[in-house]
Amino acid sequence: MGFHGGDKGRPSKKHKSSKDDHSRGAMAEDESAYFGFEDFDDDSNREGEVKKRDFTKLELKPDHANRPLWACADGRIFLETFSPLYKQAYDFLIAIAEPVCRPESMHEYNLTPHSLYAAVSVGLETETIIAVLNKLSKTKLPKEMIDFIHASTANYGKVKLVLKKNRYFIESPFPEVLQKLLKDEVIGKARIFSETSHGTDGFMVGKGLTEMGSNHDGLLNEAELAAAAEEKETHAFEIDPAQVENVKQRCLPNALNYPMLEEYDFRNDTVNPDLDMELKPHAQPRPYQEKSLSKMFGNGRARSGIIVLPCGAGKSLVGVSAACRIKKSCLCLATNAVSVDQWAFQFKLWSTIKDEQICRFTSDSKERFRGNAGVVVTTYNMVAFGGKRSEESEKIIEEIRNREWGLLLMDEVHVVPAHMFRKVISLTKSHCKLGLTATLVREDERITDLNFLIGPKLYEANWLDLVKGGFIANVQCAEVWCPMTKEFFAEYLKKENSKKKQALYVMNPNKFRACEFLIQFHERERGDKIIVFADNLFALTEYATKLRKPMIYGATSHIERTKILEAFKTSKEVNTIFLSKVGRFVYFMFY
DNA sequence: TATTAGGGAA
DNA sequence: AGTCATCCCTAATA
Repeated sequence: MGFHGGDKGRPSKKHKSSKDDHSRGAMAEDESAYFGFEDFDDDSNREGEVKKRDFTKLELKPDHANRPLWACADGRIFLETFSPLYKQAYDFLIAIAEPVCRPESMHEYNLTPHSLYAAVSVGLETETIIAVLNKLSKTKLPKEMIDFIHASTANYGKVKLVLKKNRYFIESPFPEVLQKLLKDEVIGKARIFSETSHGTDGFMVGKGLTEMGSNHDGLLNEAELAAAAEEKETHAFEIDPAQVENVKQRCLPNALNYPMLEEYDFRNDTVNPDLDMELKPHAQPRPYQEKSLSKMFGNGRARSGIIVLPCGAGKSLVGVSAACRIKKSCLCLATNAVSVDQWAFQFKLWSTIKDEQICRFTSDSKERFRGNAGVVVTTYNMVAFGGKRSEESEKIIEEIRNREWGLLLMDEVHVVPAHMFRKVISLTKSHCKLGLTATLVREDERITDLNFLIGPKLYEANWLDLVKGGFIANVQCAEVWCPMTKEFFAEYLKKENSKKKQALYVMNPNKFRACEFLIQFHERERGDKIIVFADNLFALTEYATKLRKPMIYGATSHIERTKILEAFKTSKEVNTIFLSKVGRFVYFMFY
């Protein structure tokens, strides 16, 4: 019965050589530790690392006390959270670097190729990144860091994939880059020659939109504004919609290295019908929700990407707000039926959408929507399902596949298998994809897949800041180690018991007594409500029955669940419940 | 019409 | 490899 909480950041394992696709993701992140020196052999690598951890050469600026950052040659950045510049510095760092660890006084961040890609994709330019870093840093920026930023961002943000009037265009301010891309066989073949306006090099020429979000103050936003100040001429060519996935692939860092930004120019989309839907007046986004949205809509178009907010911070308001700004049909995907109900409820709660314009589509709730635009809430499973379908589903799924969705809203993006995304994304046509999640730490460590399948991380809130701001509850985490009893430990050590090990340690009598004590203490001394989680069913059943407490696990029926939860919420008699993994899906009951 | 059980899938 | 939880479907009840 463990509890993993807090903001631990990513595991920092270092795989040296792995061939399969999975660990490429892990590699990409680990690269940051080597700071782009991955080709060195082990020895020189270690040397390099030692050299970069030698900070004696860092030059302190005379007014260093007023600046909040330490920027190290190995790509690590430390932020003093007690600085008066903390807020601005945080906003900036979260845009350009990966948070590694964020305890109270000092944060650690890492510059990675990917974090810089994300930075560029929300509108920051290379020189701005360097200038602002330099402004905030106590020391002169190490040359290695400047070089790394240049190298990582050189190609990023130069090419965009834009869907206009249902046609896909590859767009860039640099015609020579487009020429380069077209030399690639896949991209060259994917090109569609259109009869309309040609420039000298056969590209279509237009003006790029550079409208910025409004409510801005502080450092980052100065930077953002500077970055977007000039309006650029853009060049473009059209590609075959069926080849979009392949073209995107060719542009990734492991191939041509011109990763494409995906943006939806929804205001100029006259082909897809508008959906009449506004936020209700009582829907007041909090500052961090507003901030996530400004990252998404910062240049007047809708960017695809991922927004990270802790549980209970109000992800759904962000999702509904995004849908309300785009005002086109929206396909909302959740992991299970309960969540589908929740989302439908949230849409009705926060927006002015009419009942007949929103429908749920699950195994036992198949609502059909009338009219030409609407919101459909369904499960990943439903869309990706490969087996035999009921007649009713067949029809609805056909509609979903044929429609052009303005927004693909993907909930709990971190728990859905990567291949599931591939399936969903290739089966549905959407102009913009927004992924919502509470954490980017995935069990399969395939987070980089998400980055390229959905888009870069647009915003990540700091859990502790939200606690301080009173937006989410404070949490204390304590670990209680329970020594095994002699008898159990003796059995535990026996070779022939290797398969019973888990059973032995979860049933350790000392642990049971500790659990019993904690429950009693919190019930009697403090009058708390208590949830006990266990991921071992045998232990869960055993503990719950022995302590005479209700429990909920997979086999507990829907009715039974609500009954128990209702009692837990309202009755003075029921103060403790035992939950298996299902607990993850019932937390919403407590709001 | 609502609920439940059981099978297959991922 | 094994555990746990979910989804969808169908069929059988009440």
